[in-house]
Amino acid sequence: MFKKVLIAEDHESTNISVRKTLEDLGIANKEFRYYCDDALKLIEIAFGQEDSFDLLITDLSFEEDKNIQKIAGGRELIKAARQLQPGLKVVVFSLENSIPVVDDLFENIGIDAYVRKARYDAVDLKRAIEAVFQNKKYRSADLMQNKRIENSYDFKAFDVEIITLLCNGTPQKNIPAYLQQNNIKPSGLSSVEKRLNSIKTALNISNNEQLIAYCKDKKII
Amino acid sequence: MFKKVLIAEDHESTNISVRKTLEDLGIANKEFRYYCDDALKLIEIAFGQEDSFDLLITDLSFEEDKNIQKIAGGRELIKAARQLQPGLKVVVFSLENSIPVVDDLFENIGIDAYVRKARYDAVDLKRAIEAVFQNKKYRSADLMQNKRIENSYDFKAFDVEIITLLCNGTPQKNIPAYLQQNNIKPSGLSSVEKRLNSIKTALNISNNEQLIAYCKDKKII
DNA sequence: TGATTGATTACGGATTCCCGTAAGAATCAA
DNA sequence: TTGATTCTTACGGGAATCCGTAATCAATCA
Repeated sequence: MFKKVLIAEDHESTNISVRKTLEDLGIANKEFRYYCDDALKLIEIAFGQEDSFDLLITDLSFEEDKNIQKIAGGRELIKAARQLQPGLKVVVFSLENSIPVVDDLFENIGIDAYVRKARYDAVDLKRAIEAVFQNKKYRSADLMQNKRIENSYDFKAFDVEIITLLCNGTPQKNIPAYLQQNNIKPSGLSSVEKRLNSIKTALNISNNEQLIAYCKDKKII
Repeated sequence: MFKKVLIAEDHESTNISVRKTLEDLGIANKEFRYYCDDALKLIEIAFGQEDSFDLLITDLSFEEDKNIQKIAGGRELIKAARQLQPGLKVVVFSLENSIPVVDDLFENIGIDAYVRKARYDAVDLKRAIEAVFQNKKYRSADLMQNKRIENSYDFKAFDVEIITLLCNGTPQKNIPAYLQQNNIKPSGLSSVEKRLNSIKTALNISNNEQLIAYCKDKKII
């Protein structure tokens, strides 16, 4: 089993139970940090002393507080850690349940496992750690399949941009001016209208208000 | 200290660390359930055997899965439990960080403590339990701030009604018809327009999209 | 080069929304 | 009942939107 594990997790209660899970797996040598910067520092120190960690278990989102952090979240933490120590195994343990976000972590960051905080997350985490120790990849069962249920729509950056503008109170007719100022590719009012229309058609949504509600519910904005 | 405590929390990892917190407080007689229905059933059984719980620690949101539940969330669970056993002490332990939501729990449900899942939530929870045991109310420090600081608006049932209709895709001009069908007091289109306008003016909001975003963020709908 | 295709934009009419004004109910007091 | 106040509704002009059509632009390829 892993010899030395670091937990990066801001919630104390979650932190505690992850430690307990590690104990159940017989891992005695473990550290935990509540902030990303602290976690990275520890990784660097251990690496410098040639006593490096061989597993990092980290959350994705860390709440901001008075302690201003250079590293804002788990994704950046993993990137920084891997830059120093490319062989470091990484298990992400987070509430995030968006498939694209998880896909990104596997494809672009090369994480070894993703465990979603959910009903049976402790046993799930245990399984993940065991799988990673055997050089396997792991992801929680309910994030395996493409959740392409029914009418779905793949929101592009442009879509998010214009919807965000609407949410900030920008009138639709003023959006082109903003887009031009920021050198965003299609900037015509017609393009904005067309895009909004195709989104609404794809999702069977009838007005802008319903669209905003949908995006808020799905955490798209 | 409390003699018998029930934990209603769907996340296994959180559940584990709440149990550990109770152990630290010297509470040996504790039960835990992952579903609201199971939790209520246990409360009923214990009450029937005259061995009732004297503290309930519960989450607010429970994820839906194959196990269809009659009781969907913590708020309903507390209401049902209190109906049976009015003296039951209740500590809510949740991610929710919206002040109005927490205010509602204290004012309309009469919970005894609210602990937000955050960085130092384990010690926070411990403090809350100790406070409640001394018949005090408790809420996490970062949720203390006075309710009506900024420009705020007191949403009435009517406001929520029409905003909800918009979110369901109802065109504004069709809202009067719906209101008449349901015998809701002002039903004229002008009244709807005026009301939306006064809300937006009060909150310094410029269009319906921004209003929906605001209401979603504040959990008004 | 010239042609084709697709994306972007411009335009215009129909609809809806916004908002001020005034007319119409309802409530209450004198 | 009368008058006053408030709430509700009706109306209308101007603005914004929706949406289809057509023109323009960009890129690729024969």
